[in-house]
Amino acid sequence: MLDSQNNGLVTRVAERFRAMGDENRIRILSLLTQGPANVTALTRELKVNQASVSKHLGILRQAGLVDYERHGAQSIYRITDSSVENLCKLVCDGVMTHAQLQHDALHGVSASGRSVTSNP
Amino acid sequence: MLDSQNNGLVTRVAERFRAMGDENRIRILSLLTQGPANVTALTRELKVNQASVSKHLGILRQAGLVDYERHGAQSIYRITDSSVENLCKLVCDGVMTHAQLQHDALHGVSASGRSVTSNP
DNA sequence: ATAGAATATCCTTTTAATGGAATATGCCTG
DNA sequence: CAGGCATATTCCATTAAAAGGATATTCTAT
Repeated sequence: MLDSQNNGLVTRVAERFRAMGDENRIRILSLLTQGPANVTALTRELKVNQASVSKHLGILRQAGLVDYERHGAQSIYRITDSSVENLCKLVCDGVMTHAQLQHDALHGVSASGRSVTSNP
Repeated sequence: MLDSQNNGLVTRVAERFRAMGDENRIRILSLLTQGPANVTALTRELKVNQASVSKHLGILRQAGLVDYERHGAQSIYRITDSSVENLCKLVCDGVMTHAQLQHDALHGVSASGRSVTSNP
């Protein structure tokens, strides 16, 4: 899929993942799944100031994850397309099953064929 | 989905995305989609040394993206589950359509209802 | 027991990301 | 046009991440 040729694509993919690899940006994306919002509204929900939110939005925008539209003095941001939401969902699911597996492992639930993962 | 309560989950999700937000790790995951491999085999394919590969594998492992199994002196790594591959695919698709949209925008293809994205 | 291969870890340097404060820009209203 | 609000940008300090080299550890084979 990502052969050694394909360098630009790898860069873009990594950039996109990196953009989603920050708690505040995950929260922003999560808020935007409920509908478009402007910067002050987003700032109100997060524990960082307006400048940070604006910067995070810039990163998300450059990664192609969000879009914005100017309405007078405001910038209304929204998620670009539904694949981003799928992405969030997929990772959430993965994280939860991973957490479940770790929990099981710690409490000795028989792992039926799973291999060693840690604590050697 | 990710309400303000849900703090641990946000952390884990961000960690997982961050783990995928590095070119070398994307390449490692891509190689592993072709089947399990040991550290030296992976090192041979990448442009970084063995220590780095080992460290990257550690990060992927901690994020629950890969698994390993000891075979004598070797560690055979593999992708934990198929959702990770889906994730890769989803992002690749997203990146490509994003690239296509940018290309279209630059060349004036009518965007039929799309809003402003950059170059204000 | 020794030599050598495979892997993980420690240490150091360099580079990138983050957050806050202050500042600039653009837009609306009076 | 002046004042005020919403947003973006710059600067700075702090912190986190990455890479390479050297070294330790674990296994295999002689």
